[in-house]
Amino acid sequence: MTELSKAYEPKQYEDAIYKKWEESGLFNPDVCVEKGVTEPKSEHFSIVLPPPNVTGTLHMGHAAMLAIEDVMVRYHRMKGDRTLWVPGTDHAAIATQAKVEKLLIENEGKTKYDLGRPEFLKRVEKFAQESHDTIVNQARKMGASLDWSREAYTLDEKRNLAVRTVFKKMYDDGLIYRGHRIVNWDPKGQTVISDDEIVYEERKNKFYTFKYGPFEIGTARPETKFGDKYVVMHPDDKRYKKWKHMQKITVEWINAPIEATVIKDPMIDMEFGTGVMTITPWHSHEDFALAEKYKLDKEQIIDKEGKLLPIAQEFSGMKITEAKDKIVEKLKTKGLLVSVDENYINRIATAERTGGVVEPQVMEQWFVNVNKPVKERGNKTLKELMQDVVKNKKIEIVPDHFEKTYFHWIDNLRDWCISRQIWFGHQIPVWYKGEEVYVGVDAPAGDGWQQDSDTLDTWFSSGLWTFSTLGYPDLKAEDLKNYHPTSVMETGYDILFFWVARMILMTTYVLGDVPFKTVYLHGLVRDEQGRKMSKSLGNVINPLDMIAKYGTDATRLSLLLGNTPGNDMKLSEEKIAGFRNFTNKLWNISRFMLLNIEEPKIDVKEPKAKTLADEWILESLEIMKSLVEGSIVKYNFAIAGEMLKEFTWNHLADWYLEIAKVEGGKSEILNYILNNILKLWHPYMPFVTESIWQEVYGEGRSLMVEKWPSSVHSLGSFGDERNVDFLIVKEVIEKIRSLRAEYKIEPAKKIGAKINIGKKEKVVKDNEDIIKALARLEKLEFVESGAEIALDLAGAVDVEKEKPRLEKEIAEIKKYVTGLENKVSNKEFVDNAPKAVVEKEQEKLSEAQSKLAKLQEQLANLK
RNA sequence: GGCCACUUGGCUCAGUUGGUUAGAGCGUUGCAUUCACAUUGCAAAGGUCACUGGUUCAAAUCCAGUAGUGGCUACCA
Repeated sequence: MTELSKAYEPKQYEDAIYKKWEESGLFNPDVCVEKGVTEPKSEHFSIVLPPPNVTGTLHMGHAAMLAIEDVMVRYHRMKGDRTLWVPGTDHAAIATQAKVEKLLIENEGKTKYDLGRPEFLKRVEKFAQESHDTIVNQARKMGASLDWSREAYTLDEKRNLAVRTVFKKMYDDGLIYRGHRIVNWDPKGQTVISDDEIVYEERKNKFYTFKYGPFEIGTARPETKFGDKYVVMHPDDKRYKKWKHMQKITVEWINAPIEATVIKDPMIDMEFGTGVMTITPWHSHEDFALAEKYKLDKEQIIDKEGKLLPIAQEFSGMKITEAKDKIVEKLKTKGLLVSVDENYINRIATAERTGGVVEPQVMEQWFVNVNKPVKERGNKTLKELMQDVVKNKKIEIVPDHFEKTYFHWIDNLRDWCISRQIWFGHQIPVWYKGEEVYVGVDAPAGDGWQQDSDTLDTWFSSGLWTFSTLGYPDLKAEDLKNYHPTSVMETGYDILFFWVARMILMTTYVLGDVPFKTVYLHGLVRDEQGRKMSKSLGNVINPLDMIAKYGTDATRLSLLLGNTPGNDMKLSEEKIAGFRNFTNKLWNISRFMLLNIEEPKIDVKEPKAKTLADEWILESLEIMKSLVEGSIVKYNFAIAGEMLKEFTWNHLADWYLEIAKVEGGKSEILNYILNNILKLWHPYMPFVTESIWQEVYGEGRSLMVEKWPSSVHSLGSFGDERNVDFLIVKEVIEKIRSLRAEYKIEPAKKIGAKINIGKKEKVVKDNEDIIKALARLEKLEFVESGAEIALDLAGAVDVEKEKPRLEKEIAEIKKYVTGLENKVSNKEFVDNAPKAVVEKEQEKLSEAQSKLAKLQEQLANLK
């Protein structure tokens, strides 16, 4: 029999174990069937990994994601399900391109234009490849049991085919259209971005009031005001009653008098400013909407670089930032400036990836129409399809309050602009020749066709992820049939809109099915002060560092326990260190058990209990098993882990193993318990459990594919009488230990004790040896009067110390008894509460009363 | 402005459908080290469950309101 080393050294085992798992092929469900560890007809369980961006390395958030998903996957695999977890990475178009552009400037002082499109793309691909390699290595370090044979990339050929196929389908269905619409232009990134890629920043801004003919108008953006020839007010505003809708007036303005048109529309807030504003349809979403409504002219004022166009005359060519003050100055000189509010705070739209200030522009772009009925899908619009599957519970969101957020987002959803003016990404599958436009999966035949130079929003390809990874567009693909819809989508709540919603949109439309049955949303991993982890704050905890220092299992536990669905969690190195201690504890528990197991065996049935302690531990194990499994299937991974930990550390290590030292002869029970806890812990701590398993049971069988030990009892079928008996033994020991500590008796010193336990005397007598050993007694006497438990001390009890201690205890219990007496004598309580509750209360009262009597007797004896 | 979540001992959090004297870990205090583990064990101190009101025999738990914190969202130019 091999003996385990004194402390667990993760480094000695982890890489080798992972390599073995991977080489065995058992991460692949097909291999599991081939090798007979999974029945071919068993249920399918599938997760598609949210693909990390190839912009760098994995952070703790990714680590948490991998840990949570791996728990589910390993549980289901052991459960016997055909379990598939598909890995992959995301090209993250804008983010990756922006990162490479930044590096190019920093390292070589060059822009992408210096390199040209083909050369620049080579650089991006090289960078993406390196990031990819780092990421998959990190995922392996985390112990993630991903089926690498199915690895995918959002920009590889298969995914590109899926993208082109879906684009064509949507175009044919009239869901994708090209049009001049107002979009979010990022002058810094030189591309259009979607509404979701905007980050709003609150900034202090000057708010001006200008004279505009007979009106006073307010604005924070005088630089856009050149073309303002519409003045808008609320139709019910009495102050402006005399002006009629569409009435024309001539007003003096920045460069010359202009003919302005009065528009009356209820969108105007009468309370704000003067209740009058002018509009700039080309550079404001709201103004654009108004202009569409009344068929107003739209004029471009600002170009794509953020410079003023010739319409600004003397300001033409100036950056809007520098022109602003000059324009105000000019209006002031002309006597048109009324007032300036210096403390106005407004929200500036900035591009998430580049930080550029977004300038709305009217441009010709490609859009997905979210409000057009789709014939093939019962004339439902994409919006309706997205709403329906969540409303009718085909998709369950955990935690469920995110459903509200989801619906709210859909309600406010506008057509989705999918074209981007960046180089890295899926090129739009559209070709032009003169006036002709061709949309197809493949390029059109013949010469002279030019492909659209734009690329697709990265979320277009991510939206297909659950099915593009499983064989689409081949609708007969085995994987698509077997593993779609996927069982669970586990991801961060911060990408509910970006991604989860878009997968639902794409899948309900393309396949007429849901992409997943359950969405489990995790929170963000923050530092110990609750701040986001960021390089600039220097508070980033790197998963690889923690793995090197404390081991993967400890790192995983720190991310799994104390982490509840939808809530952010705080992580500190101390927490990880704490779980390293537990990992080592499990190791040492196994080490001790191994020393007491005659012949380690797998596939053992529950052994017969010989003593009360045996019964107690076996029953505790069963109860724990059924609670743990119940929690896992309900996505309460933290609770399941905590119950396991409680059992392992408190029940097993602190009590049962100590008792085993006294009672002896526990080989079979220990073997059975070890078998069980290694399996139960495996999804949480795959490395240490597999290491122990192979040390103990040999290397022939991998714990990873052992059968999950479900409880043979259903919950609630446990009789608790014997369990309670053991708790009495435990209480006696605890009480004696407590008294010893209070009397400051040396721990090693053996003393005598007297016990007055009434009808439970037999239980205590049967377990006398245990009590003597664990409480360090040389003699235990049973008496019929006096204190419940009293210690024989060498000298007399120190009355001075003992009296106040007893008095305090009596006072406390008196309070408790009084409370119970009031409760039990309360007629309303007795009448209304369930019988069982009333009986329980009465029982508690009589117990407390007898305890009180004993204490009082003890106090009297002292005097 | 709207919506959502959160508020429990010094810190991090449990507390499942209302029913023992509200639990755990870390930290703190005291004691212990040839016996699986000091990456340990034993014992202890520490909480008016944010506040106010309501429902109920019974509220940390349900309802309403208030305050604070965090987040999402919106067309106040």
